[in-house]
Amino acid sequence: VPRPGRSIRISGRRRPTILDVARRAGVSKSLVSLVVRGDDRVSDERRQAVLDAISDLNYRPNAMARGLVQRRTRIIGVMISNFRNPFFADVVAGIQHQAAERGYKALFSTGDRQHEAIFRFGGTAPLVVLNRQTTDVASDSITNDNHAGARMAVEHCAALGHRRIAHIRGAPGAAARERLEGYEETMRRLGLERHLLSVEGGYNEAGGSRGASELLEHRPLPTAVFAANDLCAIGALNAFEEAAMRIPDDVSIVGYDNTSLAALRHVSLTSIHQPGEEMGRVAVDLMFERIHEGRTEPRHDVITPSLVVRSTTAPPPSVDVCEG
Amino acid sequence: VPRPGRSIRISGRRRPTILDVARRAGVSKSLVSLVVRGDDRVSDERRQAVLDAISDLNYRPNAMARGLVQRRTRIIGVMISNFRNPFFADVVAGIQHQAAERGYKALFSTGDRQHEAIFRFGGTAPLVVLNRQTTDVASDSITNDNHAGARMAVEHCAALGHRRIAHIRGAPGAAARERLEGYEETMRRLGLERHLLSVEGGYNEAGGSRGASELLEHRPLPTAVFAANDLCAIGALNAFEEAAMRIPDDVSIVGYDNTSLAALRHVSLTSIHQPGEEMGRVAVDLMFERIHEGRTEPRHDVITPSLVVRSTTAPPPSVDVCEG
DNA sequence: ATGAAAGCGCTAACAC
DNA sequence: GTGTTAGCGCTTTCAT
Repeated sequence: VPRPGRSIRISGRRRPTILDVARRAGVSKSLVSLVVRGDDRVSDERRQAVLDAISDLNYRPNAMARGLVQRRTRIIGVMISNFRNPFFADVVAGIQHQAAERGYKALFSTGDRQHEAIFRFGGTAPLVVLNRQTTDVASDSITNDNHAGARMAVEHCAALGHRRIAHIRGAPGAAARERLEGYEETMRRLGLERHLLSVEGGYNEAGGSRGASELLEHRPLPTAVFAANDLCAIGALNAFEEAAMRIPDDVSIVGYDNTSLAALRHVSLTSIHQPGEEMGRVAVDLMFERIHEGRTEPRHDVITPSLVVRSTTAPPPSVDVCEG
Repeated sequence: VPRPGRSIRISGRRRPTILDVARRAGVSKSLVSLVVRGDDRVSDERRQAVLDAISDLNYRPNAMARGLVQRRTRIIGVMISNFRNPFFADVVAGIQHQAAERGYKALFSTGDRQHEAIFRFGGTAPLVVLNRQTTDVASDSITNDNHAGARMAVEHCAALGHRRIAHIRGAPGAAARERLEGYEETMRRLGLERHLLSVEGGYNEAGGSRGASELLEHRPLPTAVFAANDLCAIGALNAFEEAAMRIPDDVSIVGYDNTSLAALRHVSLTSIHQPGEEMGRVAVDLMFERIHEGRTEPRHDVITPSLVVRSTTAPPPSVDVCEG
């Protein structure tokens, strides 16, 4: 860790303080403070003098000093586990928008092993956890209903006439478990328990590819595949195409998350939409309930996903429709 | 804007300060400060007492108070124009990694109309601008060499035997202009000036689609297309496929940025790699030169991109090779 | 090895 | 309307 000089001066002189402004305008610090904060009980004359001094000196209030005395920064800190996941781009947009709406700023951070630290953080400031299992009583959470999403995927395929609907599982974790459970429950409820077939996969392209390869060795072949997420679905799609199977003529594929990937016309993947923006907005709302409305009991909101039908799902090959 | 209570208390009591710790440990504030900062001139006995008090009270130093007195936060602020662009995910990773390496944290922010504010910011703290034209003498910049990237794209196609190499332009701006210039210069240098053909497009899928549609009306058809970026290339790819043209048999396509999209096997797009991670790392390095090494004269680094060949480029249809 | 005290830049309570 | 003053929580001389 480098040891810098005591203060960082770019232009050679220190940043002007409220006192510099006050002196130049010939008024007191308090008056400058009032003007800066837009208080109207200042004479026009003095206000103008202060404004001039501010622009002359290029004065900008020190956010740390202000935060220190106000004990409030109007900043929401956000820890993003993976900026590469386009789902989080939506969440970021939702948080950013809703925070701005309420006069707050959002600051985003990322880091590998800092996640446990976050949980210990609960109790110090309002904490909302998104799409992670939380039992921490000091935090709120907002998750998507993976059971419901899986159900929608399976029901969509079944409604098209599919019976041999397989599932490529996500990497071990709560989400993968719930999606698997949703898949299995729905298959049973629809009387398709003898067609239950799930294989290992993962939340990435390679995992989907591997899962599809495994499915390709199964006889009879499934006619529809519910993949762990969009990337997994795209990996599966590729593997099927390399095996000379046509999508959706020979096999239908459903993804999960409905990321921007799925919406690409070249991909045009039917997917379960997880409303990232909405989840981000709700997360901010949950914070505000604690900050401004005095809520103290935890809330664990569950958002219902929705089905977006595109071009990777269609009725099964005709021989399969009648088969039973 | 809501008006909260004066301080935010989650657990009902205020956050412990260094004074609370000092009292509980029976020492002075200074000693607590020394322990917290890992200074070794503290007796083991007292150190342990302080450590115990800290963990009993769950004390965490107030970053604002510390920043105020030290005039230094060890935080790098990063403004990202668009989190949806996967290129920036790479930049974020690079910045995050290099900052952490040097004992700093990176905080990311996004916002629509805040960009001008950023430029006025120069002079207050070290400012590095990434992939934007800057003449601001108070800031450093790091850009990728768009001329070189375009040259690589065209040369790659030409080496495969293409002559009718067209270009779909990006949205108006410095990058689009430079890529266009690079395209035109290289075509001329290769003696292909009579095959110069560029059409309007944009940095998104729809723009690429539109550009490709326009190219499809041109006779003779181009056999290779250099697109403004990956998304644009994918839009073009889709439009060509819908016009029953095969990629790369009938037409080759080169993208720009080499985002994760291009690497999807289902897409497998030949692209110009812009090293986002490296650019992020270098950006941090540039800041540190100003912070810790006293550099004051501006630096404007240019990174050379590279060609990544995948499956969307191949020699032109045989009839075209001989044509001249 | 430890403590007292000044002060970072700002806001807000209070006095006038 | 305006100025004075007392901190916010911390680091950092400077004594001891």
